Amino acid sequence: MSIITHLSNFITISKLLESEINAISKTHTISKGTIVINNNERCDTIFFIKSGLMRGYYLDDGKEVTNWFAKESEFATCFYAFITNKNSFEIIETLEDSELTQISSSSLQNLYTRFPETERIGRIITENYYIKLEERLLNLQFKTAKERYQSLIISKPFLLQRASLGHIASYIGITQETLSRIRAEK
Amino acid sequence: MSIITHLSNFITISKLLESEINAISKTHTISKGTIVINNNERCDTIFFIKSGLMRGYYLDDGKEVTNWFAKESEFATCFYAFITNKNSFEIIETLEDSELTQISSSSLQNLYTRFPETERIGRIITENYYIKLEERLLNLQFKTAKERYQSLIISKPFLLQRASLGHIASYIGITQETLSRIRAEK
DNA sequence: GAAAGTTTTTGATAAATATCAAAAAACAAC
DNA sequence: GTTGTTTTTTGATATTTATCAAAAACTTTC
Repeated sequence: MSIITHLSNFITISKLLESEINAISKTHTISKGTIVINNNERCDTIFFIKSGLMRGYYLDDGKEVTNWFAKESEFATCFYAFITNKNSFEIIETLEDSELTQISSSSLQNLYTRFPETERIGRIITENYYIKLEERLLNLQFKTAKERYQSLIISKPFLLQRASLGHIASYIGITQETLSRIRAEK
Repeated sequence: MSIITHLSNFITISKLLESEINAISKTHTISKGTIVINNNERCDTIFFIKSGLMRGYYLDDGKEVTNWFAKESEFATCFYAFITNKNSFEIIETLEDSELTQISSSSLQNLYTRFPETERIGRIITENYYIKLEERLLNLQFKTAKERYQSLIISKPFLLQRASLGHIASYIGITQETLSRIRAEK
């Protein structure tokens, strides 16, 4: 799905706004396993995933901890860095061949100012991401390894086919050995 | 701090907007221990805390799990319910005598439409809350009980004086016995 | 300031999960 | 299709944290 089609879910996109968005965005095809943002690097780009799958992870004592997955029709960036203008604490990579539409932070700020109706899109999208993050946090706070996994199956079933066991395990805050044993039960 | 002063941090508030915000908000003094939103109740109000301390918690197997604390100059509501128009999964209470400025969801939606510049405030505030939530999640994902507590001391030191051990323990996802033992070390 | 209620601490034990190591399986590249 | 690489599984053990129970320390109320 194109970014214009996606944004049309939130407000009516005028022809003028559409051409402006097309002018400030670029779409690239990126092959699986490419790191698009590295740790401690400036992260002033937001990616709209036209097709494909990505993840953000960080290193904790040398071990990769997956912080998020994003699939087609979702946005991906180090939100922390993008919003605060600090360096990325995450490494962002494609897990499948992907088509990514990218917009720079400065272009987006310009867009907000020149097309104030886009502020609403920004607000609503941020609200939706907030809700999802909160749901995820509730699943970490006092749940057992098994409950976390069952909850993931419901909220992100596509990951079972598309992400590796190790990536999934660290996403739900458990080791891959534990997840393997959970899967082996019955 | 009044809500007008607080919002001035994000955009310039015109006299007209100021009087509009004052017209749609009401400020009440609420005594400590009052439940302002109950579990499974409609939550179409957002509270700006002029002074005081609040928390949101839910019941898991009969046990209270604190989901958030909010102090003076912060907003409090069941964001999930407020944004999605569903019922609150949280119980929201004052932990100290508090002055609360409240605005209804419908008034806020009106404000967004009639004063489009307020969309920006909504977006930026939501972004900031998102960042804080993400930081919190990172502290739950793979940290030990002790690390979580040390991290809390840095991010919310005021809680040590103002919230009980049990409330703090469930907020960081551990039992109060474990937190008591952590405090006793050294 | 005594009684009742609440919160915090302490102890003993159980349960869940991590860690380390190695084998097995799956996948990729030539 | 054989070789090398990565991912997943399995086993043995250690560690962390929860659970249950009771005592101690604080608070609140009359």
